[in-house]
Amino acid sequence: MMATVPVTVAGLKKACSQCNLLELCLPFGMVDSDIHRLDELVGARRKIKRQQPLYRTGDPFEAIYAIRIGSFKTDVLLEDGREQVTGFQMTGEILGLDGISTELHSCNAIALEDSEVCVIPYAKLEELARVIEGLQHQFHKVMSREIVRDHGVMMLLGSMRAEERLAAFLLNMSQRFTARGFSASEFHLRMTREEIGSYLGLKLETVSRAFSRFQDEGLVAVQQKYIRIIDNSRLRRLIQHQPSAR
Amino acid sequence: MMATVPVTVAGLKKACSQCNLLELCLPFGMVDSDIHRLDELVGARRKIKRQQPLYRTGDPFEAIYAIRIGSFKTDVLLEDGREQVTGFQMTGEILGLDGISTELHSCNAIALEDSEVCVIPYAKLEELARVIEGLQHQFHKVMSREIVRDHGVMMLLGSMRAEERLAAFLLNMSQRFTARGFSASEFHLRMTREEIGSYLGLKLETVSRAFSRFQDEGLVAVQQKYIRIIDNSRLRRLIQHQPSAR
DNA sequence: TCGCGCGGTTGATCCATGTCAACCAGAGAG
DNA sequence: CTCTCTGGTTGACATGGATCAACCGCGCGA
Repeated sequence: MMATVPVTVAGLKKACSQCNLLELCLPFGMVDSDIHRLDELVGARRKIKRQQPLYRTGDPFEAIYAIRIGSFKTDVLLEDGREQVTGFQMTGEILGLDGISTELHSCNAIALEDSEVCVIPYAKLEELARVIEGLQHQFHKVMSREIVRDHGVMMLLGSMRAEERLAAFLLNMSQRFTARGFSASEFHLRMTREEIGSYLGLKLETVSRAFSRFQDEGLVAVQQKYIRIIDNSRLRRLIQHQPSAR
Repeated sequence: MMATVPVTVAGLKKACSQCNLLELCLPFGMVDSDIHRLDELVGARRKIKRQQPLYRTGDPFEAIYAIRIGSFKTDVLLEDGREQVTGFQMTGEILGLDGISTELHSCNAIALEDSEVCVIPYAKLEELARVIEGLQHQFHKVMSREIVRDHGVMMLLGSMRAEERLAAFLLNMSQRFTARGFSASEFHLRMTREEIGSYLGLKLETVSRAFSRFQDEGLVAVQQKYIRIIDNSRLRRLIQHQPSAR
């Protein structure tokens, strides 16, 4: 369970300098003395209940958010109701970067479970980034990483088959859980089959069937949202080995 | 033809302040006095022949690039040879942002025609962005816009049908040509059907057939790479009106 | 304890797009 | 001017994933 993350709740005023998510988050790579200066930047916290939006398409942009506790999805809606999930975010990851370009948010950010974020007022961030080189650089890296991640998703959606997409998704989740000190091989997904499907450009039935096939083949053990990865390397091979080659 | 773009070739030392792409490019929104300070930033020009790479996956990252003349595609390759085109870039647009996150480029940037870019050394850009607020802000906007654009592509790839994707692609091209002072309704595409297909997650035959159907229905006139948009609004409706509504 | 509802699974069938193949047209080389 | 090559179009057929439908089971509230 995510609740077992050892979050330091004491010393709420010292935001970043006391936070154990430091090396996953914005202050990564900054020197200690600079990190202390962030404590003034990261003012408020905000709790978001499961299924509630942190922000919505069209909301005025004034801050970005670092996830302290919980997880989110971001999605884009078409007028006719179609939804595209554009990402799932975990602790330490940054939300809201989409808003910088037009000063309006261009997607919805919805909590997948009861969550808490650090509010980082954007004007203040730009100000501080002008004097703290390490912050400037790390912020640019975070944005760039998002762009690179998006390219990976395009690869998924544009060039991979259903099972490859799901395999890539599971490996990605595993890797991110690992980075947060959780098991690489077993974890609870916080999103539904439908949300996974939307993210991967598939229908929920297809996602469900792919899970079942993976289970039949001994690649993973699936029990609803609880996943255990049994054969990591075979999953990995699945992604690159275009089976319908030629 | 793109060659008819009225590029000011005189005064090559004054890079940005003399450039007519200004309002499409990095200096947008900056005050005149600041724009002059960019002229020192944007040092070298680089010419890239058609089909040649500006940079490749794995190349060390040290600069970003603003397109002065011509156009590019960016793509990601999978080990088994599958290619995903992640974007097409036109004059004034910025290339290379993918490299910031790991200091290594994570995609290939290939010229679609003989092109020329302004080389913007990244270290120098960060330095200047710390003193020129307008530059900092505009740079962030450029990155954010790229993220938003990527979300749009995910929507395309994950939730739209072949004809919707092509319609969205054409409208997007039209809009970008317009922003550059070209006709909104007729233009030459610089990329092949295969590249369009890769971008849209379709095979070239499917792209070709969709073009033919659009032509039959009087939406566009197609002659190889030469496109004339006849019924803009019907194209637009095509995107939102999920025909297989349910 | 029971009943309800949501999320998940599975089966049968359909269809949009992929695959394979033939052919065509324009551009560049000799 | 013809040959060749690359990119584009079109047709016939195959198939992966969507659609539609039934059913299952866990968690929750009464």
